[in-house]
Amino acid sequence: MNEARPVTRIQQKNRATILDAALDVFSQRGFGGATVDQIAATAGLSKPNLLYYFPTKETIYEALLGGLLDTWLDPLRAMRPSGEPLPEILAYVQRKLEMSRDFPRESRLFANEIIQGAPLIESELSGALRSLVDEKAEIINQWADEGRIARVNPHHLFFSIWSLTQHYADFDVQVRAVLGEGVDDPFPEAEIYLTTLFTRMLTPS
Amino acid sequence: MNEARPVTRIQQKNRATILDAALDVFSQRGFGGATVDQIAATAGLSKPNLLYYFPTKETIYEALLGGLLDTWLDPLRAMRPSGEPLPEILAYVQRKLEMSRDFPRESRLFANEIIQGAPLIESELSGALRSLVDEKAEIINQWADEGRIARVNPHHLFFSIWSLTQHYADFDVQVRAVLGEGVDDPFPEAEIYLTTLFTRMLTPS
DNA sequence: GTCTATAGACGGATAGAC
DNA sequence: GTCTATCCGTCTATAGAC
Repeated sequence: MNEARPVTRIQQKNRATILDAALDVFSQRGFGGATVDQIAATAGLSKPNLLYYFPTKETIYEALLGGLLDTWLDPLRAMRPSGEPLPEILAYVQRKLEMSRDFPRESRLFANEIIQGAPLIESELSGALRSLVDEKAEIINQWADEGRIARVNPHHLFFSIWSLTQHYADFDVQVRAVLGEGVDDPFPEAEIYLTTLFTRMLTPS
Repeated sequence: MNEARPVTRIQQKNRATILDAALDVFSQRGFGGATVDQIAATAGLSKPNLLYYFPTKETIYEALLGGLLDTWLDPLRAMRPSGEPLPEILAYVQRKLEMSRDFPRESRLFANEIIQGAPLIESELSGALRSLVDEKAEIINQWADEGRIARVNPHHLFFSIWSLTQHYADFDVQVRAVLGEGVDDPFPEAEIYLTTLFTRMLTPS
């Protein structure tokens, strides 16, 4: 019964512009602190026009968050039991750090959602996330069994990787304030530090 | 000219109740996402009565944040050059972890403020915080010079301590979701993991 | 000190012209 | 598809009775 409603180029472009603007605003003020007006202004659209593309403020937020966890976990999925243990883990750390450098707004959006109790994604956290982490934790334990890395609590190992890498996106302001004017890009230093940290943590004694 | 206006017991109690309620709300929703109504309801007061004690929403927020950074840094101030290097640092890690366990709301309030660009405390970050960290970084470098700990980037060492310990407060929901029902208190595990991590990072090779 | 009532601004969302 | 105008609910904050 429905006519074909092809998504025009202008529609796609506007939706993308809106989502980018919304990422700006939501990642900095959280869901409740953001206003549709701010998003519309950032996107260069009128408020009613924005609401023509996304019927409600919540729709925009959900569109951003949906799939973000998935993207966020891609580097972890890439960790293979067949590889060399330490390089596999260090590569994971590095990819996560690159994501913090290249997608800091996504990281902050996620942080905001978790800090506020993850009302929208808690089921995914205890579902898909937990399964994936349990699976990869098994690999860590296996490697420890084989004596190829030091034995560590695998879940807390992952917590520490997430925490340390995302810190450089989420707490960017503080990092730059503490390092001062002399350092205009903290990431090279961070990469060296984190590589050292996890190498010392995981090298068998 | 002014009469003495003694702060009555009931005033003190109400102010404390309000600040506690505000900490609940602000730490979970951020400044913009919080409403005075929610704070008043949590405190068990009417909105106008709450505004009798604090004239504006901002006043409450500032009262909470003011001094929080100071309290947060007390454990770092306690780090003494005269002590044994590794135990001094591990004691700092432990105190920070205890603060995350005992004052998670304060940690989240702080995290919210930083993520949102630290509009209220950026000057303190690049002032008092930076000075203190620079001073303590010198101690770390000194210890490394003397061969008593491994050489590490001292600023990033502090970043990693903050990041790892505060993670257990700020990302509590995620930590619990990943660990599952079997673990009802992540902190004992966290303490063991972090002690191991920093011991391996800092023990001279 | 605490309340009810309400002012006045701003929020999300809609109507309807073009 | 995009706009102006506007509805209506909620927000911060105040007035004024008790």
